Amino acid sequence: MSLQQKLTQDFFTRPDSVTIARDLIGKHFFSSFDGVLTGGMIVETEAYSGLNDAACHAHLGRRTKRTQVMYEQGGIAYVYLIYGIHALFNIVTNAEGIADAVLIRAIEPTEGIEEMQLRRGLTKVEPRLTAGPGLVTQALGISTQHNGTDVNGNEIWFEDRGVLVPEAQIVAGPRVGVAYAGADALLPWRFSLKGSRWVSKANPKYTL
DNA sequence: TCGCAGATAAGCT
DNA sequence: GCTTATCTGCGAT
Repeated sequence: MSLQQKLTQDFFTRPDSVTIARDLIGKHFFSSFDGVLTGGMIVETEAYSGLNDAACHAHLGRRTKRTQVMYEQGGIAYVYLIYGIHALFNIVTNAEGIADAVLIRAIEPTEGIEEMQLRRGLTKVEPRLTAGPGLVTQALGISTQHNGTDVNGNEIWFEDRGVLVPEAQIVAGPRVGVAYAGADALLPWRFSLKGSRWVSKANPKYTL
């Protein structure tokens, strides 16, 4: 039982989104809609911070309808659309009023693989199933309508299944697609599980 | 199977 | 228009 510990809000209200992003590697991420459970182990994340991070949508207290939910207390889903096509899932962190978040970029599928294949339109189990932030949301059936969802609820949640990831197994590097952020784009705030085939293969053109 | 490169993608503001 | 990506095919392994 203690092997399937659901992560509670205090995990996400901690002040350092970079630490949380690293801690999430090896944790599990699930969704359940209409009784269909889908998800897997997190192998890639990125940290964003509202205060000192030009790559963040809510940099320097920018407050728009889109970024509003980032200012909520940790433990809330921030889902937004990128390139008009892909929904990306972030988990809001830190205290209310501080716009920090962690982006879930890739997972290793463990539950509901057939359903995820169906949603992705794939017949084989391959990295294209969940290796990429827009792919994870599609496989788990998450869309922008889930923006603001509480991850302590029973639709979207995280679990600690007792997987211990040694520090040496975690790779830190620059984030993807944030070249516009200048020097902040170089911050090693992207974390991934070393050697996992489920880590996204981002186009180097966007990794800077 | 994996990595690269170029082409392509569409809803929100 | 803009955008914190994905798809597809190709060649190397």
